[in-house]
Amino acid sequence: MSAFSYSHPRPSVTVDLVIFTVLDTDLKILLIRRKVPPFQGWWALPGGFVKVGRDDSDPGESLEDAAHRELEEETGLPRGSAFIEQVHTFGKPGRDPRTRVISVVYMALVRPDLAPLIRASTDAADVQWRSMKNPVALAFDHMTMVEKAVTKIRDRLDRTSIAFELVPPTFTTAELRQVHEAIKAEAYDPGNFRRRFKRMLTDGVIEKAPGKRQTGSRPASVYRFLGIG
Amino acid sequence: MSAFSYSHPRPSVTVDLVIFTVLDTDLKILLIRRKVPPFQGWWALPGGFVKVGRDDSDPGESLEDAAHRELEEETGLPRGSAFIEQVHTFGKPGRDPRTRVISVVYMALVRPDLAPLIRASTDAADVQWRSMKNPVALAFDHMTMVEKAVTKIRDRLDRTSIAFELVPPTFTTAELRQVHEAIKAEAYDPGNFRRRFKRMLTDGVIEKAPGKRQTGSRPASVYRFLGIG
DNA sequence: TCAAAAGTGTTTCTCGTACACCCATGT
DNA sequence: ACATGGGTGTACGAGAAACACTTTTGA
Repeated sequence: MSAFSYSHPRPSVTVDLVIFTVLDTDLKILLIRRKVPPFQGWWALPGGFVKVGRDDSDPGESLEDAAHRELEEETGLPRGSAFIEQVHTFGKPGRDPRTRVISVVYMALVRPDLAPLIRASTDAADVQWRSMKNPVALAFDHMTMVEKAVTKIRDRLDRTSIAFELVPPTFTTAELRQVHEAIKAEAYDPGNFRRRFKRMLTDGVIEKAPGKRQTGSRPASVYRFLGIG
Repeated sequence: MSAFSYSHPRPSVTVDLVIFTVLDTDLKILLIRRKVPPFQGWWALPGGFVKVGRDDSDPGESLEDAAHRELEEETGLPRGSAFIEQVHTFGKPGRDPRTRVISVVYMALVRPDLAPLIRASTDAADVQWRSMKNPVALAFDHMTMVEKAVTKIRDRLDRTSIAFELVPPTFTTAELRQVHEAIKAEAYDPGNFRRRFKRMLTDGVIEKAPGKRQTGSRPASVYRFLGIG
């Protein structure tokens, strides 16, 4: 193993975000339009440099902190309003034409009731919720990043409770099912999905919330996520 | 998003390896003893700096290449003799007391028939296959890295074909079962495991290889991995 | 002949899937 | 009244788990 040296050339390190939400029964990703070269005018993932710090009085930020900060800066959403998880790190030479850049990709899940609050709605030309169904070309290797993130969120869907990060605080079975359908891009049998759902009820993962919700015809019961017992 | 700048302070970036093998029905990790401070004399994961490059004629290496290079340097095994996959990236300030270091962790799977060939056998004081059963304190945040890697390999076990990366080119059902048992740290019913195994046979994932193998009593049939149809 | 591991059979239970059907409400 | 989505019932099949059993070898 090589000896430690301060003289090694060092790469730039960024954090890039794949910010998901489910709107109109559709999985969407937040993209921003680049204002500067390279890839000027292209759509890209939000992201930025990790604050590294210069000395002990300025230690810099962790990767997770950088991800949270970027999310806040890009969306205006307060901290803690989104679930964040690391996806993968990309570091191939040449992926940024300017210099060697290593990018740590995080995915963030934004609840649909918060999604309309972001700046996307005020400045739609430069920030946009984009459906996965009709993809655009993305700057750098950002399309690869998106694919990795989509694979990851699909994996997590049936193994963890992330679906609850993509519904409002109270929700109906149909709303939760639509989240699953949007992420997996396939239809679920409503009856069978309800059965899986009921198991969570008896397991104490969710509980019935007061009231009903109107979705077009017969009003549906609403539920609340409690957490994994 | 902040404008691009060459003057940002940049972190050091390393690749660290969690190298797994299964020996004596036991999941083992390759550790090296540090010869220099900090953590001098402690056990640590093998790893080193990513070659970043200085200009166009010296583009540097990708993270995967760095992982392969490190594996080769630390074990002496030829390239391509191990399965490698990225696990997670660690970047909290202070995780290395000297300067800001961001470490990309890869796991590597070494077949048990190759494991004895590594330098561990020649210089056992400084390189060692260490069982997960009686853990040692590790330098830096390497224990957290190991835990992440173990979680990942367990996840992958029933979802992918990684088990075949930890058996010789031809193997018996018992050998494959022992790999599963070592990784999951639990016993499997031999009869039931055989049934799962047989399904792979009819699915064309594996095929019968000529000959039998002696493991103490009745000789067992040997099989060969073909790949996922 | 006995221990030990290879390999088979059987039974039970759970869960996913398919699909028919009833229920409550807006139009 | 009827369309629409909420919600229930049922029947089948695949596969996990538990476990008794037979077979083939070395010692």
